[in-house]
Amino acid sequence: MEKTYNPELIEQKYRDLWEKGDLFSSKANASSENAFSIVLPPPNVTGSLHMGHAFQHTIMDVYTRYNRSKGNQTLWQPGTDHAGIATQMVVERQLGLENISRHDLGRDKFTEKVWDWKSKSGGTITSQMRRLGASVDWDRERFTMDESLSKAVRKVFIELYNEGLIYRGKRLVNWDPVLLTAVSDLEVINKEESGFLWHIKYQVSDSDETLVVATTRPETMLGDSAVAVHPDDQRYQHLVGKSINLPLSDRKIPIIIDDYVDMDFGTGCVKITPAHDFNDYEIGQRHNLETINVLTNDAKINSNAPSKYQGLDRFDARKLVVDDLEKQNLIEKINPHTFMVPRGDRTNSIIEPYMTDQWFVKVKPLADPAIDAVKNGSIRFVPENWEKTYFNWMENIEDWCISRQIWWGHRIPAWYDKDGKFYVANSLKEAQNQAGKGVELTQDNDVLDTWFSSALWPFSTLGWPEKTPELSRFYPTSVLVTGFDIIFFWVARMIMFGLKFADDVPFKDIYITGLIKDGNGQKMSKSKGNVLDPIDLIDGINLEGLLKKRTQGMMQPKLAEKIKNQTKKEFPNGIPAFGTDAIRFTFTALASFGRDIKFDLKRVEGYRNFCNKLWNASRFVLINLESKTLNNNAELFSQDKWILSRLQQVKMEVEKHLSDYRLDLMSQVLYEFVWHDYCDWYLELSKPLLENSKTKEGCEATLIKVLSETLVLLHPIIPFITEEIFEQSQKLLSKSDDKLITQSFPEVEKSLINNDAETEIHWLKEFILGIRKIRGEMNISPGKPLPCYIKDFNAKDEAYIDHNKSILFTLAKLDSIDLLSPNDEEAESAIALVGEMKILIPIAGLIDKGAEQDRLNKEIEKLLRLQSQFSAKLNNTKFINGAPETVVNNEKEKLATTEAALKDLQQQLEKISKL
RNA sequence: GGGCGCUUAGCUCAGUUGGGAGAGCAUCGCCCUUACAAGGCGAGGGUCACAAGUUCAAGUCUUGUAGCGCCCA
Repeated sequence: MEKTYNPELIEQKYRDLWEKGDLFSSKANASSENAFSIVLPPPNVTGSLHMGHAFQHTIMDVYTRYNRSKGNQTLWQPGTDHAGIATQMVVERQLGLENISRHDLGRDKFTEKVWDWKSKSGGTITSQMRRLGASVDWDRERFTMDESLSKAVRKVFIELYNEGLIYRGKRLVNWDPVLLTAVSDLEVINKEESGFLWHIKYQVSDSDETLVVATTRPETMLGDSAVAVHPDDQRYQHLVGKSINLPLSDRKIPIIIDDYVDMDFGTGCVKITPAHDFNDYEIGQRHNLETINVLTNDAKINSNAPSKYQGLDRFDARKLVVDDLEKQNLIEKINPHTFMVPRGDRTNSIIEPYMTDQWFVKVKPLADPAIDAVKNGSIRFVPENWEKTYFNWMENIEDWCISRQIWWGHRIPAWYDKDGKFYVANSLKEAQNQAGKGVELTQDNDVLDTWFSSALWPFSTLGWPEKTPELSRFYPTSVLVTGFDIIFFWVARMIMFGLKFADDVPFKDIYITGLIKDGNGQKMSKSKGNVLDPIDLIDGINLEGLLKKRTQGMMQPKLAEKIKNQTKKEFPNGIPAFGTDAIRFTFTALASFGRDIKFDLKRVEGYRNFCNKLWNASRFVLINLESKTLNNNAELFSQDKWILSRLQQVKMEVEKHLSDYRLDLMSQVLYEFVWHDYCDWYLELSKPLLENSKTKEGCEATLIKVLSETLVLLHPIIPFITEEIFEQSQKLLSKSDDKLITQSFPEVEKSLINNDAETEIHWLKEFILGIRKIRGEMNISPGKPLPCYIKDFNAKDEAYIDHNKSILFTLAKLDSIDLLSPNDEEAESAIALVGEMKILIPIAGLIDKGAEQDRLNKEIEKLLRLQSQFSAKLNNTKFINGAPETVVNNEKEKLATTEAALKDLQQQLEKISKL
C-alpha cells in the first residue's frame, strides 16, 4: 500500500470500475425475496448540485449500498426535472444578451433552443453525482419530458379532467407581471416590507359626510366596487345601503357590511377591489359586486380606468392618483406602514392578484385519501413530527392552479374551436374526433406546472401507465429522502397522485432531512454569496477561484465587495482537497434529526483524518500479513475474542441506527470502533501478540477478519477508500477479484459475543490507563520503563496478570511486575487502583512526592463528592421505599466501590505523607 | 393571529421507555515509540436558558417566562 492516503487517485479508479462492471444495476439480486427502491428527487436539469443535494444523495447512497449488500434487489432511480420557469428564464436571459426575445424566435424555435441548452448543461448534474459516488442505476435515467413520462402526464390530465377533478375557469390567481404567467400560491413568497398607509376621504353620495378608507395600494381604487364596514360597527350603521362617489373615476359604489372587516384597523372602513385582492374577491362574490380589472398583464393601468391613467405602470399610476387626490384635498393622512408584499420566488417581482382563465386541480377529493395514508400508517414521516406540518397543509388545502403561460413544459392537452369550446384529448387527432371533422382546432398555449409531472415521478419513471415488471417490483418505493421545504410542493402531491393512479402510496417512509446552512447558520444562496460547491470540497479550491465563483453572474453586483470580504475572512487560504469519502462521512455524521445543519469545515477535516487513520491501520495489517498463510482455525486469546465481541455489537448497532434513519449515530459507532477500539487498542495489543508464536496465528486471522468486516460496514458511507483497501487485501490474500461493493453485509455472529473477554480486556485497559495516568501527571517520559508492584490482588487478578504479562510490559512500558503478599512492606509509591487491586510504582528517584500527594488529593476529592451523592440518596428513606430494588442495590454497590477506593487512596496518602 | 421547533463544555452537536452529564473540534501539558504528527499519551472545562410543578429521583415529563428560528395566514 502507498504510504499516504490519496483520495484523488482512488476515487477516479473506482468510479470507472463500478460503472463498467455494471455494479449499480437494479437487475442484480433479481431472484431475492426483497426489493428496495428509492427515487431520486429529480434536480433541475440545467442546474448543478448544491450542498443539500450532496447531503441527501449521500444518505440515499448509504441506503442503496447497504440494501444491495444485504442481497436485496435494489434500485436507485436517477433523473432530472425540466424545471419549467427556471429553465425558460435562463435561456431567455442568454438570448437577451444577443437582444433576442423568445417572441422573435417563436414557440418552436425557442423550445428547440431550450433543448439545446439542456443537452449542453444537463451533464453537470450527472457528472457531479458520479464524483460523489452515487450508485444509481444509470441505465434507468429519466427526464420529466421524456416521451414516456409525457405520456403519463397526458393520461393523468385527461383522466382527472374526465372525472371533473380538473377544470378550467376564470379565477383570481397569483400573476407574475414580469414572466407573464400565473404561478401557484406556493411559488409566492410573502415578505414584510415597509410602505405607507394612505387614508383617503370618500364622499358619501347625497350627504356632507365622508368616510375615510385606509389602503396600502391607492392605485387600486380605480377598480373599487364598494366600501365595507363591520355589521356591528355603530359608527357607520346609518350609512349602510347608501353609496359613495368614488373619486377620480366618477362612479358610484355601495357601502356594504361584512364580517371580514376589522373594526379596529384604520378607520374600520375598507375599500373593496375584487379584481385585485384575494379577500376582496371573496367579499365581491358574497355581495355580487362588479369585478373591475384595471391592470394589463404587465401591470399597467388598462382601459377600464379613466384615460389619464391608462398605460401607466401601477407604481407611476399610484403617484399620480395620490397627487390628484391631494389636489382635491382627499388625502387625510399618510402613515408609514409595514405590510406583507408578495413576490415571485423566481423573479422577485411583486405578484399581482389577477383575473385570468386558468386550469385548476380540484384537490380536496385527492387530499382526503392522502391524509388517511399517513393517519393509518401506510406512510410514515421520519422524524414523525413532520406529519403535523403535512396535516396542517392538507386539511386546509386550496385548488391548485396548474397552467403556466410559458413555453417550456408539458403543453396542456386541450384544443379549442373557434367559439372557444375545448376538447381535452391525448392528441390533435383524438380532439378532432371529439370536435367533428372540419372543425378548426388550436391547442391550448399553456404548459403545466412543473410539479404536475414531478408528482408522477415515483411511478412514471417505472413505466406507468404500462404495467412494467419494474413497476410491480419496485412500487411502492421504500423511502423518500427529501427536505421539508418541498413537503407541499412535491411530497403531498406525489402521495395524492400515487394513490389515485398507481393504486398505492408512492413510498412507505419519508425521511425529512435538515437543511444545510453555512458556518453562521445562514441559508446558502447565490445572492448571499455563501454557497459551497461540494466538488470544491472534494478537489479543493484556492481563494482566488472561490472569490471568482462567488461573485460572477451576480444579480446585484453591488454586493460583490461584501461577499469578497466575507469569503476572505472565512476561507483565507481557500479550501483544501478533502476527497469524496471525507465529505460523505461528514454528511452522515451531520444527519441527525435537527432542522438546520451548520456545515463546518473542521468536521470535514476530522473525517478526512479518520480516512487517513483507516488507511494506515489497514497498512499495518497488510504489512504484517504479507506473504503469510492465514490459519482461520488458530486458537484465539482474550484480546482477539474481545475485539470480535465488540465487532458483533457494532454490527447490531449499525443496523439498528440504519433502520431508525440515524446515520449520525451509525457513523459515530463506526468512528469510535475503528479509531478507539480497533486502532487504539487492538492494533496495539496485536504488536506483542504477533511477537509470540503461540498467539500469533489467532491474532493474524482476527486482524484481517475484523478489518474485512469493518470495510463492508463502512462501505456505504465511504465507498472509495474501503473498496481500495479491500482490493489491496484481496491481492495479498490472493483471492478473487471481487469488488467490495458486491460483498454481503456481515451477519451478527452471536456465538462471538464474549462477556468474559470483555471483562478481562476492561481490566487490562484499566491497568494500563492507571499507569499512563501516573506517567502523564508526573511527567515521566513515555519511553522510560517502570518497575511495578501489585498488592491486594485476587485469584482473577493473578490470572489476568499471568495472561497479559507481555502486553503489560509493552503497552505500559514496565520492566518488572512483582506480586506482594499482604505482609510485604512496599516502598514509597504512586498508586493506581483496578477494583480492589493496587498497582504501585515506586517513587524513588522518579516521582516528586508533592506531585503524587496533589494527584491523590484531587482523586480523593472527586470520590468524596460521589460518596456524598450516593449516601445522600441511600439515607433518604423515601428513596429506599420508593425506588425499585435493583436501583437501590445499584446505588449501594456504587457507594461500596467508591468507599473502598476512597479508603485505599486515603491510606496511601497518609503513608506517603509520613515518609 | 395559527402551527412547529430550538436554548446542554469556548465552538458544532448527541443524549430513544426518568436512575452516577457525552463526542468531535478548540485549549493546556508530555512525546518524531518503524501503521498513522492528517499522529500517540494524559489533563482541564458544564446551576443542561430561567421559574414552578409531578416524582424517591428531571437534561429527559407538565405548565409558565425569556430569547432565537422556521412554516402558514
